[in-house]
Amino acid sequence: MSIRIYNTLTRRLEELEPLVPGEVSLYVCGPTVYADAHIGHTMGPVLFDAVARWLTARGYRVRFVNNITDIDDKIIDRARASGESWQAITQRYTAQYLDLLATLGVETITAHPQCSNHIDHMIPFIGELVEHDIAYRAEDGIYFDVSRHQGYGKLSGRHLDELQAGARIERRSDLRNPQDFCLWKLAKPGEPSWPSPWGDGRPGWHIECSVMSEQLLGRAFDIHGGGDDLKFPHHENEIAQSEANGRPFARIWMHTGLIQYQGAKISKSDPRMQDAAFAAQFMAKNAIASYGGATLRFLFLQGHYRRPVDFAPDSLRAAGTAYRRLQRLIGDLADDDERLGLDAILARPLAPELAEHRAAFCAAMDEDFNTGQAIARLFSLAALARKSDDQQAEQARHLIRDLGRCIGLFRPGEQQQEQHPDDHLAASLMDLILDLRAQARQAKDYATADTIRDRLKALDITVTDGPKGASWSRDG
RNA sequence: GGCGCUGUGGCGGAGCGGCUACGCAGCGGAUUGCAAAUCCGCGUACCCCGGUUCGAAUCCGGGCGGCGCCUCCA
Repeated sequence: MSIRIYNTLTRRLEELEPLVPGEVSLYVCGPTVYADAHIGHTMGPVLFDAVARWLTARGYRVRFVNNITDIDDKIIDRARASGESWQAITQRYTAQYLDLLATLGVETITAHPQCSNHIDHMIPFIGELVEHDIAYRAEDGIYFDVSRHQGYGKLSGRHLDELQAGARIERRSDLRNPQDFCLWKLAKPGEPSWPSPWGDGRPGWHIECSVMSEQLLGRAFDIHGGGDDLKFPHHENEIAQSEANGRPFARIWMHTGLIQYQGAKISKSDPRMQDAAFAAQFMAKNAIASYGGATLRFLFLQGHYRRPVDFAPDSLRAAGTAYRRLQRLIGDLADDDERLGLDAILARPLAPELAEHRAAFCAAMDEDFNTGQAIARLFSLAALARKSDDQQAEQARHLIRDLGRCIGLFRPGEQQQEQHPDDHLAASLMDLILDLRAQARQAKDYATADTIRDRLKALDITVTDGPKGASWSRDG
């Protein structure tokens, strides 16, 4: 068994050979916390959570770092506009972000370092660069001289001369190269700042990832991940800083596809985002409220992590329907919080057709984490479970649950969480309503029973009559 | 303009040299007080044009289209 990963840096599938046998170190860029998180912020963590879960299932110990950028011009602007302190803003949105990840079942992240806690590691890092004349003082801060790093552009396939030819970059007489980037930004009056040998100021955007990854994972680590839009300049600059400073840095780079809407990416600067109602549909909290965290997670995992995901209501609904069918099939097996390693799952003796799907699921995951193909096998197992005899059906149901859990599906309690969104009043009222309906049915007053069901349906609540009485669920 | 990705059935979305992907929707049937849920059955798709091959959605060349990055972004 070996795991192959598409390395953006080499543009090839490469076998995962961790620096430390049996351990995988993973760093994934997280959000800048100054506003409500959008679904794109949550997709990366979900995707990499599935990666981490799979590696864990495969027996690796995974260290997974996901940073929080809590110092940034936009945060400062926001604080100034609202009158709040920047800390109040970042604390609020950091808490929201972590809460969203929990709702989406992201459980594998081992550290969420915050930029503001690592300034004292950044200063010596920048100091080293200055010492070697790789970084220099410009008018408003310390800048990295990109010409001092030979491989600059290797990740994004760019050459400095081409970049220079582009007219997009503002020319500044105090910079050595137009694409030099800021490592330390000197503070203007009233801005939050930290002392440094070059004057009070704050770190530039890129430096935190180079420094915090080193702090938490070491100078060399296995995988660096992030959204495709970070490839340039963010990741390119991270590489430049770290390598120019004698760090080997990341071996494998993984980039995730981006959220799209009607075939195109929605950028922060998209004019439509000015419309509050338009922007609201991309807020993670709203998407979760409408469709549920598990459905959102399932949607992300149905495709391949490198491909963009079109965020359309129809896709969400289809994903919700499909996922609920699997949940129903598994039924109360999902209540059990049993989490098996792959060895245990593979050791279980099975009928050949079940074993074939099990093997295909694993092969799909081993080959660049093809969750979409893996999930297809779950549906094939579901079909078998429905037509097999009791014993084999039971095996298939267990297998669906256990394999699914290797990528974060079928988490214990997730159905309750979604069906009764921590509203005890709603749950009690539903009990009351269903009791009355059961009485009506007992009295063969089907007209009343149907009216109750139809009116609940209009509220997106589905009532299901079963042998043990009626149950209800909220439709995505 | 540069770099990269991509074009699959109504929709979403894998596959990337030969075998039903899969899901959603739809249609027919079974079951059901009616529904829901569940079950059974049904679609033979790969942008265009050349080429390679016994065989191509899958490889190569050309064309046309879409998307991303090159400014903020996960």
